[in-house]
This record gives sequence, C-alpha cells and structure tokens, in this order.
Amino acid sequence: MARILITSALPGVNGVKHLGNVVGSLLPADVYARFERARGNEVLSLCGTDDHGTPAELAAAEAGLDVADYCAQQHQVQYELGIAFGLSWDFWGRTSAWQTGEVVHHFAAALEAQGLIEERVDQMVYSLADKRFLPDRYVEGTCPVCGYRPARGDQCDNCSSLLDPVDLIAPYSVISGSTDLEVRDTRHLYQLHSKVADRIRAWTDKQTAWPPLARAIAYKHLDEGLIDRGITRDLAWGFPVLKDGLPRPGFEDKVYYVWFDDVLGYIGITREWADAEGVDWERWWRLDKGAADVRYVQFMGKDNVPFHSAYFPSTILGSEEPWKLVDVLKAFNWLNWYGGKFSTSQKRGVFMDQALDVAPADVWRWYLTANSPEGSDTSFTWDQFQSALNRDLADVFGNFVNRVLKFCESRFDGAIPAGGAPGPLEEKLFERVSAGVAELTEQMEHIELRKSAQALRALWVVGNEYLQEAAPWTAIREDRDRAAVIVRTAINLAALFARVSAPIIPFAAERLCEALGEPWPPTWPSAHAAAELARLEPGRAVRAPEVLFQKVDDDQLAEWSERFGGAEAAEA
RNA sequence: GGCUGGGUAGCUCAGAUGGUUAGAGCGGUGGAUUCAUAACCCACAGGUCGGCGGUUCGAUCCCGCCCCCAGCUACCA
Repeated sequence: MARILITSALPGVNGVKHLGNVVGSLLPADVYARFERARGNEVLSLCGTDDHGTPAELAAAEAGLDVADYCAQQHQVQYELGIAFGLSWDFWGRTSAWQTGEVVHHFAAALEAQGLIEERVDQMVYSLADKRFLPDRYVEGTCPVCGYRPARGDQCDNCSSLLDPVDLIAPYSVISGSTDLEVRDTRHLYQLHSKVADRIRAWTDKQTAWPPLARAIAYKHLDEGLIDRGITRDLAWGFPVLKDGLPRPGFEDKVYYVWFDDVLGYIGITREWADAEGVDWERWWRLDKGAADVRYVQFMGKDNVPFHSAYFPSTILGSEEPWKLVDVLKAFNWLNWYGGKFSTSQKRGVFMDQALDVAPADVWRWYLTANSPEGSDTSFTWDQFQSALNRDLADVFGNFVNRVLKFCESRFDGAIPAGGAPGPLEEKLFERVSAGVAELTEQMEHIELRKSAQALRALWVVGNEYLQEAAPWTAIREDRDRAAVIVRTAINLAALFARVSAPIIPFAAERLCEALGEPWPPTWPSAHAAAELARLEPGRAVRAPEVLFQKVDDDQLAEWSERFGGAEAAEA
C-alpha cells in the first residue's frame, strides 16, 4: 500500500472562490485523492485557508470586522462550500493556526542558523491616515513618464513603464484615498534564496514527473535568478518575528509575511490534523521519521508554481533538515470566461456558491474535469456546459443506468436475474471493458484529468453499445435466459460505472451504489472485466434511481448566460 | 520592453522525439433502433495544423523573422 500526501494550493481567505480556483487545485486534488483511496492506498489530503496577507486585512476592514473574526467566518464559509462540492479533505485547516506558527518559527530559526536570513533596510511608502505601510500596488498617482492617472505604484497601466511608488506624481493611498504619504525606512528580514539556487536547480533537473507547464515555469524563474525576498512586513496580522524565542529587537511591530507562511501551512495543517486525530504528523513530512516512502503531490494554478517549485523548496533545502519535498507538482493553466479572465469586480464568471445554485456539484465536477486547462488556457462556454450535462451525464451515463434498471424492473421484477451463461457478445464486452478500465486507471495514475474523463466517457459508451447490440428487449421474447444474461451483465456494468465514476462524480455514484445495494465508498476495479462483471449475485433487489442528471433546456441556459455575463460577451 | 505559454475542423481541445489517408467530443447531415431521461447505436462531414522564409529526400511538428491572444515582470498570493 502506497502512502500519498496531497495538497491543493491554499485559497486566500478573502471571499468565495470562483471556478478558476476550483478547476486548478481544489477539484483535481479531490479527484486524485478519491481515486487513490479507492485503490486502497493511504491518502492524506489537506487544504485550508491562507489567512494572512494584505487582501485578507483589506477584506476584513471592508466587512467591518476584526481580521481574526473575519478569517474565522470565511474559513467556515469556504469549508461548507467545499463540502457541498464534494471535496473530501482529510482536514481543512488554516495558516493562522498556532501549528503553522510553530512551523514558521522553526524554519526561520533553521534558516538563520544556516546564514540564509539577513536584515535589510527598505524604503517604503507610509500612509499616516491609514497608519500603515502601503504595498506598491496600493499606491497610485500620476505616471511621471506619460502623465497617465491613475498609474499603479509598480507599473503604469497606460505606458507600461516600470515604476517605483516614490516616483509617482501626487500619490495617494488606494485604501483611503489619502495623500498624506511619506517615505520611511523600515527594517526587514530577507531570505537569501540566491544562495540556494544551485541546489534548487539540481533538484529541479531530477523532477521529470512534473508536467511540462510546471517545469517551464520553474526553469523560467531559475534562469532569471532566484530573488532574495523580504519575508516580514510592518503589519499586526501574522506570526510575530522572533529571535531565540523572544520578540526580535526592532521587529516588535512586524510579522512574517504570507509568502513565507503560506506554503509552510501545508506542514502546519498536517499538524492541526494530527492534533485533532491524536496521531503522528512527522511520518508524512520527516524523511528520518517515516516519510521516506511518501509520494507527495501538489495541485495549483500556474501563478503558484514559482512558490512551490523554487521558494518553498528553498526553505526546505536551506534548513539542512530532512523534510519531504514535492514529488509531483501538478500545475494548471487558466479557465477563461468568454476570452477574458474571471473577474470579481466586473461580476464576470461563476463563484462556488452561485455554481451550486445553477447545477449540482457533480455537473460542475464533470465539466471542469473533462475540460481541465491542462495543456493550455481553456474557455468556459455555456454551450459546452450544456453539452457536458445533457449529452455526457444525462444521455450517455444517466440514461444507460436508467434503461437497464427500468428494463429489469419491468421484466424481472427488479431482481438481478439468474440463468444463462455469457456468450460471444459478453466476451467482446469483457475485452472492451478490460481495456477501458486499464486505460482509465493509467490516466488517473498520471493525473491526466481530461484524458481520464475521456476514458470514462468511452466506457459509458461501451455500455450503450453493448445494450444496443445485445438488445435484451428482443431477446426476452424468445429466450428469457439470454435476456437474463444481458440484464445481469448490464447491471454489473452499471455497478462498475459507479465505482470508476466516483472520483469525478461522487454524488451520483453514491446514489447509484445505493440503488444497486453496493457498498460506499467503492473500491477501484481491476482490469479483469469478466470477474468484475460477475460480482453482483443473482436475486439481489435493485431499483432504478431517480433521474441521475436532470437536463437543462435552452431557455434556462440563456437565463444563466445573461445572469453571469456570458451572453453579451459571446455576442460581442 | 523583457520573459513564459499558446495560435490545429463552426465551437472546446488532443496529437505528432519530421515521413503513407492530422484526431476526440459537441454542433451539422444521413441511417438504424424502440428497453430508456424524444434517449442510445452506426456512418459521413474534409481543416493552406497563425503568416513568410530556411534546413531536409520530406515540416503542421526543427530554425529565423513577423502577426495575434493570455499571463508574469519580483511588497497580489
């Protein structure tokens, strides 16, 4: 039995996530976790909120809440949405938990002991009205190059000039609008990634299991040179900066910044889980304490790759301690919304809570998996969404289940019929199903989401082809045993479909298992179809579940399209 | 500007370490069937594989230049 550690990029605590976040980390991590659990492997699947950072503080202020209260609230909101989406985490943690704090302090001390932490003095813009330093992007003003206003503190949107906030003419705070700004010296800790860069590259060279996208981005950053990054900020929300276990002199009003603690949250959340379960966490992370056989898979959008491919490993390697590093870094491109990006401010795209208003979680899970942006950015379209639901799920899968079980109910009193023996058609079916399951298993092992969905759908089609050719509705007129073989085989096929579909569409799979008297959660089938399709004993009572997938008509689709801003974009 | 990824059938995307007829799903057309959620199944539909030039016996896949789209550009995570 293999041991598999799975993490998906920790979603920012500020606000409900949109489908782009779901497709690029939360969902694929869950599909893979469910698959590996079904195969009998020991899986630890973790996620949680990334609580620190400027956006969290600003969102809290906007909501009129204390930042800790805000985070607690949003942590719960996101948890419930995740559960509603069928995300089967073993633990849902948060980076502001004390366990992550301990990990942060541990690594900060370890890095400092290795000479990889350095104090430097920066000049930053301070807003007297906001009583805080402002990140570059929270300062706007008139561009000194082209006169455009508002130009952001880091770059002018008009002429693309790279700027420094102190260069702006008539700068103001984006937070309050105040122009009462001044430049102040401020002392910060820098992590010296540049000193570890060679080791990161040597390690990266060995990561041939990463998808091309992850490797390309990783090398891009290595080639450009790893940057020494400031890991502290002049903020109150975060973990305090310590030295020998006490507040670090000169850093009393500063905290470690989110870049540093976010990825360390994976370890911290493991500790949260272990504390909650009363089990050991080190066997998942410490190579000297049992983690040597762990396979660690990370899921993330492409924007997150540098942090996971370079900066997090830099922290781990720099500590000179035997920590587990990532084995497979599965990165995703963007899911676009009618050619553009998802946008909160423009109310474009679909967010997790809205998505569940529109359609059951399984429908989204299927659509997003079958159209996963693995190779390139992918565009969401309502037409495709409709097709994924109406054709794939309802017509091909749902209808197969329904036609078989309805027939069984009307002709065999809803009991799996006995009698007869498999013939040539069944032999052909066994061959095709064996090949199909083998193909699906291989794609799932390689975490190829699109190809997995394709292989799964191909299996469903095999079911319909078999029925079409075997035609039990004809056979039953003259040869009841022959019809019994077909129906029995087809019901077994439905049960197999439930098992192999469960990672992607768990809710429907569970309903199907229940209708067939099969256990839940299911195990993953072998590629020996003859055996797998003879598991359900004759005489067992089965019933047709209620319609597994309700189709959507054009009018409804048009309404959603308008509501979510896809219509005008599509016609423009 | 620099860097990264991409530009393949009406749509969303695969693919080829260069080599006979470039693929899938949806949409479209025709046929078959009637157990079923007017569902399923079969067949067909032919796209200068962004543009120009080069290397090669041969390039859509290699090289160069150009055009277009997206992202990043280091205090957004």
